[in-house]
Amino acid sequence: MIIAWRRLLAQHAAAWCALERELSERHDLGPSEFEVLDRMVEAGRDKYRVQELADCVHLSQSALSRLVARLEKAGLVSRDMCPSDRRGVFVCITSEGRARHAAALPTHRAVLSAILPSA
Amino acid sequence: MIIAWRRLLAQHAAAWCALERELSERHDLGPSEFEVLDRMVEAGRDKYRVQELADCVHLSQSALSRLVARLEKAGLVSRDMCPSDRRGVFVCITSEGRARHAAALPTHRAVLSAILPSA
DNA sequence: AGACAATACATGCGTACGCATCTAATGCGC
DNA sequence: GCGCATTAGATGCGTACGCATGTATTGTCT
Repeated sequence: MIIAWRRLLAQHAAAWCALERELSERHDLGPSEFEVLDRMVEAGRDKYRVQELADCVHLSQSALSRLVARLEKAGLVSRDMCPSDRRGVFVCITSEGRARHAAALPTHRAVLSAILPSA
Repeated sequence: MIIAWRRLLAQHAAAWCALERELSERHDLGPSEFEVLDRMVEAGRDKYRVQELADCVHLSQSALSRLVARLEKAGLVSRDMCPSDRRGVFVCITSEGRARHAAALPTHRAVLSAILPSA
């Protein structure tokens, strides 16, 4: 059981570090940034609440708030007013965000398939 | 394959956060601190080089240097001169370190078995 | 309507990280 | 022995994190 945990730690560390290196060097994206874009593209929807994204990338609400701020500064998402609830924010992926994601996707998948046990 | 990666991320996040909460609240230890002590106790040896520990907990050399400094300040390990190579340091677990590890071990294992798939 | 808890997100603060660099000691070629 | 690359570990610096809190808005209870 500890064996399984250590294997999980090792796989996580190896894959995460490799993703960090490759994605950041080749596409100027961190693994979490990519993961957020990936989720948004995958789901097809175009509006997300901050907390919703936080859940699926396993980060705190505050971390997601800043992550979205970084993505916005990079022009990959926009933060739009939510008319029905003015406390909230809609996070929308931009076309530039889609393009960056599309460019990074092969790198992401390649790193994973190279490092994770293919079984 | 992405499925496997996401499951790995989810398990890692859940277990890591739970360990962080339980170990820190009940034993004043972080997951990495515990992992270092665990490795030292497990191997039976009493002298370790910093880099050696860095490898097995998947942290950078600088992170391990600081981690060892924290453990030393807490009295759980000692940094001893290495007579044959005066650049190096031997990291040695103290009896207090062994005691703290022994106290925390059940918590650590319990958290893991509660969260990781028992399969 | 008015007061008060609850929600959605932003932000101050402290901490741990990695990278690059520094210092000290070692080994290696000549 | 003398210089120079190499190695072990420490440290400055910038970044991202979580927790606690702040701010604005919404819902609820009376």
